[in-house]
Amino acid sequence: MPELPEVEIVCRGLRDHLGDNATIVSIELSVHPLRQKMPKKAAKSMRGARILGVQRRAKYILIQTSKGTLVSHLGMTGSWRIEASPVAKNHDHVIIGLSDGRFLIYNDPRRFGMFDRFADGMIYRGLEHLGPEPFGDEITGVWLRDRMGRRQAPIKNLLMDARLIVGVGNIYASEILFRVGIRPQKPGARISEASYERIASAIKEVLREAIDRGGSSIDDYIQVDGGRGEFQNFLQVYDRAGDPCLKCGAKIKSLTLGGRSTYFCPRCQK
DNA sequence: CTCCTATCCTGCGAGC
DNA sequence: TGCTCGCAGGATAGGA
Repeated sequence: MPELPEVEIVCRGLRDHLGDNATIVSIELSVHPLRQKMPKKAAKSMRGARILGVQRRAKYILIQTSKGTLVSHLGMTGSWRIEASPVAKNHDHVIIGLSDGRFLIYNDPRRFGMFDRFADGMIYRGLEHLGPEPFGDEITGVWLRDRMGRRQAPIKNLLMDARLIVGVGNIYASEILFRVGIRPQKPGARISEASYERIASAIKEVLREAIDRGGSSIDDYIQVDGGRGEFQNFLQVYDRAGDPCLKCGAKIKSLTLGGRSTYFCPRCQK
């Protein structure tokens, strides 16, 4: 489910629903491990923490509190939801009780996600090596070419490498490359600066459009209130193997790159 | 360094 | 209908 647009929508949902004066009265953890999960002791110590704000960094959700920062990653199947009462569902792993009686609940069937707390001044190790956010003015064709232009790896893999630039996942990588007419398997070193310029623009455009449409809900709902995104209805190539290209009518093809399914139009993309 | 593979885990759809 | 198989939006360790 979650790439950058989906995580951004979740962050906005959390902000909207938590408001300004949310206070944590309890954090209950399931017995099942996530990729990383806060210790029980830390959960206990969060009692009384005021929630000060919600930020996104790459695909991580950062919840600032008066007792440190809560870091959440949704992995493949994670979701946060707000409940007026503690309605438990299968695969609920974190249940945060709020002082107004509501519950903020993290659910994650595959448990690839993470949830931990970091004291002020501490940082989650996974955040340290991350490249810049994609929307900044410094992300230009020249910037991309400087980092990808000598690499032999497929451009799609490079776009998805969070050490270079964050936020582009498997769905949007295919969509971005369709938009600029470049085959996903093309090595970074064989792409011109002009093409990198178009890629830089397409990254921003596609992610922005996806955010504006509430993200892509492929399987699970993503929004905090249970609502679904709409961008899945605007995907041009992802999961459309065998279907006609919406631009030229040729059959969309699929292949595997970096172990991930990849989609492209053999006529529109060179 | 760079590139690629396997792995964590459950659920679901395709195919028989 | 019920079974098995393969695959799924991410991140990371480890090998070549």
